[in-house]
Amino acid sequence: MSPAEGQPTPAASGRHQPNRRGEGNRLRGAILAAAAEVLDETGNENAVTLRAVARRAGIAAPSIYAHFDDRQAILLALAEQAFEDLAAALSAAADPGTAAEVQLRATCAAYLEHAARRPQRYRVMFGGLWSAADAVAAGAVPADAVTALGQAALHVLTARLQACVDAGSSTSTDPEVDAVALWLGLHGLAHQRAVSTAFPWPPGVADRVIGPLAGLRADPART
Amino acid sequence: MSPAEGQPTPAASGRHQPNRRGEGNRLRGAILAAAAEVLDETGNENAVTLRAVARRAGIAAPSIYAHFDDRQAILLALAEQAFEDLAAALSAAADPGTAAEVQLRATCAAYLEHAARRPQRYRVMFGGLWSAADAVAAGAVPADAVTALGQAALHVLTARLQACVDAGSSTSTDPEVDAVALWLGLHGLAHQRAVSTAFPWPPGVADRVIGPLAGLRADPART
DNA sequence: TGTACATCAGTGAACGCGCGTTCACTGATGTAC
DNA sequence: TGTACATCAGTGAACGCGCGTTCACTGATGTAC
Repeated sequence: MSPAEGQPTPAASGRHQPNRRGEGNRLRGAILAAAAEVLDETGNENAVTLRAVARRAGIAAPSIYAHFDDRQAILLALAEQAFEDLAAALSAAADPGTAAEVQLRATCAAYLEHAARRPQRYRVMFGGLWSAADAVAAGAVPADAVTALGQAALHVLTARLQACVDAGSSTSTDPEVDAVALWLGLHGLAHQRAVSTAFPWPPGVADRVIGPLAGLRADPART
Repeated sequence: MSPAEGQPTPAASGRHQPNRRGEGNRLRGAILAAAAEVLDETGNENAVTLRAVARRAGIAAPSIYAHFDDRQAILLALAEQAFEDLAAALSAAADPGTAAEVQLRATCAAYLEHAARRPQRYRVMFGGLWSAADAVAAGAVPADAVTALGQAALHVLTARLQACVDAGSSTSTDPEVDAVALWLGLHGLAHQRAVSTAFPWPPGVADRVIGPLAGLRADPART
């Protein structure tokens, strides 16, 4: 690699400092972080190339192969991490001391906030391109694994909705299905906001989605 | 609908048969149709390359430049057409002789069916990649135009929801905003179905999304 | 203690590929005189 | 009427580029004896 070729090489000049023996896995995390940065900045999963990631991480492109089988594996790992982050954010969203409805609303707010904070990553993680037909057909991405990714987040939503039903603050007669419906509404809102920032979103539209789908009787946040 | 009803000229017969004088624009439709085919088959907007489209249309790649400025223009035209198709499908969906609620439900069903019939095109049209940051920044895709694309479809939905309110079959207090909420729910469902076919969709989840968001009192389709 | 060697972490050059795009062109068709 | 010419619709070859991936390698670090 030419160290100073006029390119915006972010890493230190010269050769990459190798990790200590036994710490080679640290580079895996650095690669993933670099890939996330490239994605967030470009908003384009096609820009997440092996070479772009390597440039960002300050390493040589072939070094990636020690940690990922191929390019597809990076995208998949990125999506997996994003789903884990989402599930963790939802789990941590609600204050256990508060009413069930408050907890559910906090969970929904956390979902939307999570997506809004990293719109490009959200778009890709649910965009389906990394799990497109050819990838699944090639066996690179097992279809079941893809489906399983979102289940943890959905379970949090289901549990909080069930709690609302138990507390009598939701009229849902089938929390299992209604949690899916609620999730779909959240997804539609989060995804569309990530895609089309120019759309004149009516204020309070989130409440107009969440309230009805969750079967909440009234909306304390709306006057 | 597609401008060119006939199949694109197959490449088997050798050189592409030129259109007659003054009918050069017919190739534009053929190019668009070819691009749509490539997209539907691969499920990957990256596969819609100038060369792939040209191969499919049975023409030489440079011939495209007579009809489109560049690759981005093809993607944009594809999305525009998809949005027009959607709006047309929604407009034509309802039987004017039926009750407002029946018309609204038919419109929602048409939306979901439209997306289900061409999942890849739906994914791309709302996927946001063709309108990603770099494309808008480069001036190739004006952000306002992108936003405007979906307005026609939304207006159909708004009108039908308003009719339900007028007829007393919807409890919506703000049809303008609730139409957006309903649209977001439809989009979440349609998009997620296009992306993750393996997800075990609960039966009737569509009604669980549509009914509450539209403020419909009961669901005649659910027993 | 020194030293030979295995292992680890990562590199640089090179490959073949498909891509978007430019260029000068070809052949058919219509039109002016 | 014939003929010269303009226009149209589209082509084939070539360009430079970034890409994913392979390959043989380098230098540092740990380990056995």
